[in-house]
Amino acid sequence: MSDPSPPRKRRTAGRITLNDVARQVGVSALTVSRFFNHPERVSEELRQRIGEAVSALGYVPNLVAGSLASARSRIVGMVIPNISGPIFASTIQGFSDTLARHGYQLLLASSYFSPEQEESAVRAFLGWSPAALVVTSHFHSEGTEKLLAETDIPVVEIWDYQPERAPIQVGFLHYDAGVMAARHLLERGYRRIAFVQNSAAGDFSALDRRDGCAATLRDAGLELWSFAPSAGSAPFEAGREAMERLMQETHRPDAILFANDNLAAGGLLAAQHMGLRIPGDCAVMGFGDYAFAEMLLPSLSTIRPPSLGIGETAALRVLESLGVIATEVPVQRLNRLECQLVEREST
Amino acid sequence: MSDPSPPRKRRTAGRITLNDVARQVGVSALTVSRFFNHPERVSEELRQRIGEAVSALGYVPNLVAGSLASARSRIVGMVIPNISGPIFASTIQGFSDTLARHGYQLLLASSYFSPEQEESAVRAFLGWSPAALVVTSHFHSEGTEKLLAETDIPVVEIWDYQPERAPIQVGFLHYDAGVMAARHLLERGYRRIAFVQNSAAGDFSALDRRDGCAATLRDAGLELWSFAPSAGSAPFEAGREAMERLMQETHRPDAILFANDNLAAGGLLAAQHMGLRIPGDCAVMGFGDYAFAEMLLPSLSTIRPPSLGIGETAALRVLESLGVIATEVPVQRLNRLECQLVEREST
DNA sequence: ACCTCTTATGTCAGCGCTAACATCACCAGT
DNA sequence: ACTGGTGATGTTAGCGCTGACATAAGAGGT
Repeated sequence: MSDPSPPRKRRTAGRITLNDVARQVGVSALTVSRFFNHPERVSEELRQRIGEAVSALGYVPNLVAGSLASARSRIVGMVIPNISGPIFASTIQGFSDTLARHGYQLLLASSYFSPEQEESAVRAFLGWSPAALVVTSHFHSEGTEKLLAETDIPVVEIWDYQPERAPIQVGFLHYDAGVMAARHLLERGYRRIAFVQNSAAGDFSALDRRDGCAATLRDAGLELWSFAPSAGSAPFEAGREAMERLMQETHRPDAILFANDNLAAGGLLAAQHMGLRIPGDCAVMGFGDYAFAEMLLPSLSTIRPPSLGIGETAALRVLESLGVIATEVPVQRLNRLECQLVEREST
Repeated sequence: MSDPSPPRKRRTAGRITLNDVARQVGVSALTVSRFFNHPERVSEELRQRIGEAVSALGYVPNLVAGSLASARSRIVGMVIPNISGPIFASTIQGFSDTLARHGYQLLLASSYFSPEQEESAVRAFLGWSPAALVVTSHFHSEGTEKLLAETDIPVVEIWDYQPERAPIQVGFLHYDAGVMAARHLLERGYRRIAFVQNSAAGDFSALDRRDGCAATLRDAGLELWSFAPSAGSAPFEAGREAMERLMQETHRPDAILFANDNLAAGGLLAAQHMGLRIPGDCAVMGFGDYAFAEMLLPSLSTIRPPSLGIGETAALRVLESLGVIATEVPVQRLNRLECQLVEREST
């Protein structure tokens, strides 16, 4: 024992550490740590000298070590059904940018609507002890629910607005979007209004929109004409088929509300082929305000969901929960955003 | 000193740790650690019992601690100009999904083409000692170059293919896209071909496409007619203007290659207003294969850049560099992907 | 001069995990 | 029995940083 075995091999990869900077300046490591995390607690003079040493040495703080020591990190995890696609991209963008502005990083994963993939992403994210977690409101697996319930970091659910659920909610009501569309069509004088949705796979949110639309018409003493084109054809084809079929009816509609812009685009094309004037012979409206909506001929009236706003609002609520930005306490738990009516030529 | 000061307050937040699991099973912490990282080195029986204890206790490994100890992490950072938008979204998607399949997480930031924002993102990412870093090929700040040069983790540059640059490259040549478009138009018999680009801000890659197109025409004894609509109007408007102006010329072109699909869409609409038949009176071609390209009337022939492929390939090269997946050594440094010709009605 | 209060900086111990090394049990070969 | 090899498991010492606490140095009041 008086013979100390040869010192273990250092594993460090020669990386520059806080201590290197501290030694260079002639202060303790903690002072340098404070330079980064609480600069106001370091005297002006030291701040100056430390700043110089940091850039001279090219020191990059090891956030992993910092997070371990402080049990906090500046990472926020987000699980979203998919990254590309017209729907969620700008939510991610808004979220990421708002976070970045406050020095937080985004850890991102896509679930493709699979509860299992979502759970594994949530589990992995939790391992990073993130500052907060954002999931897309949707059916969660039991495991996910449990993980989210047990953690004590802020959890935000986005996109669907479900006031009965526990965590912070940021979303909108598809029902409202239906109401908004119906009001617009009524205002323009249309009376025989049809709703077209793809009969294929369960787009439940489309049903909410239809209900909102139907209720509004009912209040005006009208009935919504609901139509679902035959098979699981692509949305574009389905829209075309719907337009053709509806226009052959004896009492054909004077306006069609499509469940989304893809369907509406198909409808528009079919109308062109048939030589119909839009909106003269029949008005057309969509939902989503996809990028192409304004490029169609005629340009498509539609409802724009608050995609970007959801991302930004979610980020704000997260930052407020963390105390990074001020808020009139407490953090607003329910955040119901509004869709936006985009009036173009097709109505 | 015989009087040990009262033990410091534990900071631990009652979270379940490796040790808790180990104690429960009656083994050492290291064995549990191996259970997660090298399961093959743990006996069948212990594996069983540890697995049970883990799920009974609801243990979630602390990846932060693991990363600090091993100086490795399963995070990969990606900095990209923007997240939404038609261009990069599917690159991110392909990258993220491929990584996720191997247990790696994506840390994402957008730079909006700003070298400063890029540098700050790279710096922050490096603090997480990520397994690898992906940046979008573009002008980097000096600081970024330095950071990337000094790190010893794999660095991948995507989108532009620049063989002269140091790190792993995954991208395509815009010049090739121009060649591809020109060949297609020649094949279809068009001879008076114009190239339309937005005179506004420097889209340098469009110039490369134009050059590729021009060179191909020259080889066929033809000259490319280059046209830039007046002012910094929106791409859509610019396309419209270009179409109107070009069609008033005496020897008007029989085909127009637009610098991107947005311009082309504007051109298509203008043609409709003018009562021109596309492609009969004039063929139209774009670049990008944005989502709306197939919804236009006529549907738009265009060139599809390998967005998804870039993301996936980048992820594969990263995983190979890390030794996660096998490769015929060494990792392929230059990866030149191909664009795809999408022939539709407009040509 | 003395005490208190505030501000700037330092000491020490650990955050939860894993690399390196050590140990132990067991088997085969001589 | 003795040696050496193999595979499973344990011991130790950090990884680089920050929290709690301690201390020093000055400011201000009496």
